[in-house]
Amino acid sequence: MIQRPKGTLDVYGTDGTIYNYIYNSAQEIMSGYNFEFIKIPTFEETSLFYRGVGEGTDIVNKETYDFVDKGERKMTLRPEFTAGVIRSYIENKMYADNSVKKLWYFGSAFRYERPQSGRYREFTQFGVEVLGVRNAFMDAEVISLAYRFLSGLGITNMKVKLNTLGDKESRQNYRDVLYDYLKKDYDSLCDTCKDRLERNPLRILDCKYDNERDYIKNAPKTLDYLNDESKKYFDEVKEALECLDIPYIVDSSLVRGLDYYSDTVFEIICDYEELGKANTICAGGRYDGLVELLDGPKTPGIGFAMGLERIIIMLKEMEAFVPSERLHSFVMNLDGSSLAYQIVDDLRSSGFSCEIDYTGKTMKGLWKLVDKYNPTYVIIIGEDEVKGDYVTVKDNDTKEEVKVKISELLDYFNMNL
RNA sequence: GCGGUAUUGGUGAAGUGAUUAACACGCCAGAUUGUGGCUCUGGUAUGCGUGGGUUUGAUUCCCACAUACCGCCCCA
Repeated sequence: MIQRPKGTLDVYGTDGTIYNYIYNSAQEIMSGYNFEFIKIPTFEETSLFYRGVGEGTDIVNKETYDFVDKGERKMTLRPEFTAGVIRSYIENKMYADNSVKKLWYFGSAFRYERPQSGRYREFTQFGVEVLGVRNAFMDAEVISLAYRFLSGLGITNMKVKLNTLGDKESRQNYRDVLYDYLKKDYDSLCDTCKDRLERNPLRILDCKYDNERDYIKNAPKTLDYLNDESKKYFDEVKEALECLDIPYIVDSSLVRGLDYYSDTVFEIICDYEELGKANTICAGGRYDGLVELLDGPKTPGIGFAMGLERIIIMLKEMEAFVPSERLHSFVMNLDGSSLAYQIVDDLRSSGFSCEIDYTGKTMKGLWKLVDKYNPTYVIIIGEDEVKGDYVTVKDNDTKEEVKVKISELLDYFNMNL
């Protein structure tokens, strides 16, 4: 038997309902915030991700799905969306009118990882990118958008972690200081951190072993090495968040794994047992150098991405209420006449959701289907009805039955909306 | 990529080196008639992830592979 590829998911049943609910909610909130939808290719030239995401990151070093196409082009299944969206922004000259571009996306991303719950090789991301503005209120708005969206879905136990990496100058400055500081204590670092020192010293602050040691706890903090501009900006972002009433905690160990971030970075985590260590459901930040890095004009940007699968796991565990439309009617076809199918077709064409049995169930089986679908109405069509040119409409809540002429059925339902 | 645990029907699962693989839910049929959700009765895995091996005999023991899950790494 052929199984699905490792780390992929069949989403159906309750999961499918929740998936759709999240997607619909995303569409709704994005139009409220006046974002434009963008759909980009599932795969791009490999070099885009090397340059965009960063040569030193694990994502491009060992987690990409690469292939060479028949034209011998090196391609990569997108491991995230930001690089592709920025490529599209530049390629389509969306910067031309000097306006602020607010884009949102939704779709699969791919990473060649060892799967676990909440961690898949193909997973779904919903995210936004805002290009062309560097303003603390925009940073706050992007964070609040993510926060409001998640709480709108019914998620409650969230924490917003916030940090700043500073601008390019502050960042480089800090990195050098930190490197020197850690280098002095190189021998007592854990093995992984020894590797990390050269590649990405910031991550050492995040290490759960070394993290516990005073030497690391006392390491220089990003905040102490910000230049005045970056410091001021961070203060403004915090102020703006307070203004929008978004609770947050500053976490100086928060560093993101992608190279392009600068200044504001944030994560929304959710403590839920089922998520285990994969409890980051949303992450993002500012990337003022990225457009330039990808050969576009100097343009500031900020965005976030969230993982649908993790949200689904949570909503399912929380047994959160996922609204769904109630089935309008179930047509009970007792004599097998084609009339029943015509009526179903008429109802559907008029916008009434409708179901009928095709498997020749017995009376009891049909009523069991009614229980399962729980429609508002049951429409009974039997011998007597066909002869008399009427149907019996049973209100499934009050159990009252009325006879309705077939020609008047649609009017009957329209009047009872 | 490294280390560990697991894999029995549609689902949750019990179980044993050897006659019919427990139980529960679900599903199907019947009691039940053109009116269901309750109850009762019966049916429902020629099969225990896949491929090998040990054995008189393997779902059970051994090996390999696959997948899921947990930890590391990393991340949404």
